[in-house]
Amino acid sequence: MDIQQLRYFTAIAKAGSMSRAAEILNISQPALSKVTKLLQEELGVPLIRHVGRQIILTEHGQRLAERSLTLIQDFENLKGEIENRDVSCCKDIKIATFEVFSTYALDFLNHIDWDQKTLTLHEVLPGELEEAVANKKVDVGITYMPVPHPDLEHLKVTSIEMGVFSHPDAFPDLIQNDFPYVVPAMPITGTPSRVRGLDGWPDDVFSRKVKYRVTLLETALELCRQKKAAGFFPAFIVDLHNKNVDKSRRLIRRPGISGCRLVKTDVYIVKRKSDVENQFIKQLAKGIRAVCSPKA
Amino acid sequence: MDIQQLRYFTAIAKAGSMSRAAEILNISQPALSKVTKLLQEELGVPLIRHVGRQIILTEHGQRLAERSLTLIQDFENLKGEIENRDVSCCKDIKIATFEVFSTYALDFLNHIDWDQKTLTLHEVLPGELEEAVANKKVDVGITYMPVPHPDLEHLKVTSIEMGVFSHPDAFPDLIQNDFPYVVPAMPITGTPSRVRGLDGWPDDVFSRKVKYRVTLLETALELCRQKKAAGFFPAFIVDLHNKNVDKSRRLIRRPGISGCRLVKTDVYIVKRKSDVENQFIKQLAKGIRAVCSPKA
DNA sequence: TCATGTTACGTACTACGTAAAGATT
DNA sequence: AATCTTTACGTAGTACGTAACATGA
Repeated sequence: MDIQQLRYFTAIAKAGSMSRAAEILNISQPALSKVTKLLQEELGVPLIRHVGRQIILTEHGQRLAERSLTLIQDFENLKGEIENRDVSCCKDIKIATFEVFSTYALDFLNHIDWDQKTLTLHEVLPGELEEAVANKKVDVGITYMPVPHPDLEHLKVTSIEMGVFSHPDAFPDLIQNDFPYVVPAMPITGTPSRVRGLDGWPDDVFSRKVKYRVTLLETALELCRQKKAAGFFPAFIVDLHNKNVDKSRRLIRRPGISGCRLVKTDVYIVKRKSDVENQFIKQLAKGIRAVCSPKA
Repeated sequence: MDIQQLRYFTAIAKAGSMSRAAEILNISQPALSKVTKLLQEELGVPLIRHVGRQIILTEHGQRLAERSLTLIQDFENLKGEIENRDVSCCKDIKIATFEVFSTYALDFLNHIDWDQKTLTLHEVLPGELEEAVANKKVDVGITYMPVPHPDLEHLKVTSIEMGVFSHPDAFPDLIQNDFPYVVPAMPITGTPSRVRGLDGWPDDVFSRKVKYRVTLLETALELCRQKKAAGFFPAFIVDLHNKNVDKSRRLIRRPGISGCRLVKTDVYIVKRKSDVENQFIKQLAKGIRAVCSPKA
């Protein structure tokens, strides 16, 4: 038995249903069910009873829920009392990200304890990101295109799957490398039509035709929705995007050629070497993992 | 932060030293050190300070230790209040084991919460063990020589390493299969000198000479100590044995031949199918793993 | 050099996920 | 059929182990 189990159980007691509680707790229903079962086994006492498809608390369950409530309160109070509340922690947290980790992916913020903190978010480009962290303009960065820097370290957080996406009806006759691509508009280092992509496309291995260069991810997606272009995006971004738009505007992955079907890229948190890896960074990492992995 | 971490930290506060606290808590010092570091990171506050090779609590540390104490008390009280205290749980726990899991290996009892319980331990032979569990003469059995039974299930707990052991000076000229073996005295199914061993020796593969048959493990060990015999024992038993006896009487593993050098055998908890796998069984399993694995 | 604490790294357990199968209205 | 829960099983994160290293008496 630990505090977590008590938290879960009181959530069930409050919600009056496992599925609702699981929803509130942001975990899956089976997980919650299992934890509850374990708790009952450990205590050796039934806590909930099933009546039809309702659940009701037994006498023991009611007593546990009641008493847990105050215990959890005490626990949180103690934590709050000791926890560092000085400037360095109550400050305004400043994060620099790729636009990719903004907009659709903002859910990672929900995994962070914002109590006493405020947020500033800067959407920037790869090079700028490292610079901003090094210059202390921001506290941390999130990127999948790391640029090495002597004062910084890149903590690998997870890896994401990249893919070529377009509207299903677009370019039925073309192969992947001949799609008219939309890419991030910026540091162009190649020819006008063959660029080293800022989106992580392996240009050193496969060349592609670039037709559009845009600043905003949303613009790129819109071009794809209009069947004007294809893009090289993280798969989880397109998944999130597809959940937001009308069925007719959803994008699909285009099967690649030349073994380029599935590309995995690492995602990093960028921090100054002089900063310790604190609780906030851990929460941030957890949040990023949760958003990037196709689980929920 | 969870209750466990608070328990660990108060232990440090009470003991005044990490190593002593680790000893009391039955965990390794590095583990405790790490947990403490994590706790400080999470809270963002130093809790202990190193002064020479002493540690002293900071102001925060003192407050946390004090407050934790009552919180832990409350937690335990709540647990105790809900926990099942009726006959079925306050009863006398009856366990049947091989002698192997008795005597030297009794440490597994320390992993069980004996609060409100008493223990009866029966040292029995393989067949008897299953019978005793099935007849409800005992609650569970521990064995590495399972005998299938329709009403019972064998839960695999861990695996142990078996080996041939003798006094280092004994039988320098003989190879393993020609040692005069001491084996458990009982259900003999082979010839007088070639038996199907009750100790798990793979007689179907390798024959051996049996010179002594004894009832008690301790007697077998004594014969080995006197250089009169060799035995096929679980390695962890011999390790524990060697810690208890004088240097001159310690046994060593004899290198085997014919690929029989390292034999692993599974250890099982035997329970009735009709019984649920409760907290007690989990603790028991944990204890057995702790004793059998050469870790501490 | 011993006592004490930390870092590095391996392993095994556990938490939680998805998928699929009961149960109840 | 739709809703709610449990079972089965896979994976990733964490807890704790040992070994090796650092440091003060």
